[in-house]
Amino acid sequence: MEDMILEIYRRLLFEYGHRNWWPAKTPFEVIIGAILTQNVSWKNVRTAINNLKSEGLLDFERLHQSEVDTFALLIRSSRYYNQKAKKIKRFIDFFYDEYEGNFQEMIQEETLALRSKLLNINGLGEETVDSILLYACNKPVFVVDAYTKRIFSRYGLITQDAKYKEIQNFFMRKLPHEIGIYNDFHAQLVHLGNEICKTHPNCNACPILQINSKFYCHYGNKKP
DNA sequence: GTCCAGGGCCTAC
DNA sequence: GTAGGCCATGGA
Repeated sequence: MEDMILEIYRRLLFEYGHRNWWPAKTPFEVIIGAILTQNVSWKNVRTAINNLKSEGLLDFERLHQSEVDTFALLIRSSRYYNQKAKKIKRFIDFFYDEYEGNFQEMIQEETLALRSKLLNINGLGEETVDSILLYACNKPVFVVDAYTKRIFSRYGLITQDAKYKEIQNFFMRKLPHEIGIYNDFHAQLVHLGNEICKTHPNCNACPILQINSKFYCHYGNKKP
């Protein structure tokens, strides 16, 4: 099948419906979540976000006024919390230095220029920055994460040692350049990798496996 | 008790 | 340019 990638997305969409991502109420919450979720499960992140929320700190200005040490303990559940507190602080400082705390001003930047500025912040790598660009700033970039690599390398559609940029370019070449698809495809992959496959021992139900019989389940290494 | 989850940086070769 | 260590919680 020529356009396997797009077909895989269609199947996921048909099976699970639009995922309505990211799990957050405001762009600021997306940004904090994107940093907190580095190498940790979302359950741990949710606890940390709830702690920030109950202290009224899920807010640009309030967090800008806070000391790192005061909110580091609130995000303890997110693992590496001292480092993550500093990363959040660095982002906020950048946000106020560069845009005077005006979110609209930030998202008016051209995508690649903004991407490069965000990558320049110590502690924000490609996945975190692209998540912010796509889910907080509504920019057309495809987010690559551990699920994307695991799922598609096990299906043999990318190599295991492929770099972030290679994978991202691969998907962006194969897919229409639409924010809606980038947004929902990534959400579908997280849903599949994180929830469906763990509770779904019957691989025959996986929408991706229905496409090509040479595929096997990406959850674990064994063929069904 | 062990394993591992929606990374990224720093250092050493 | 890259392998390996470091960061350091909570649920299964």
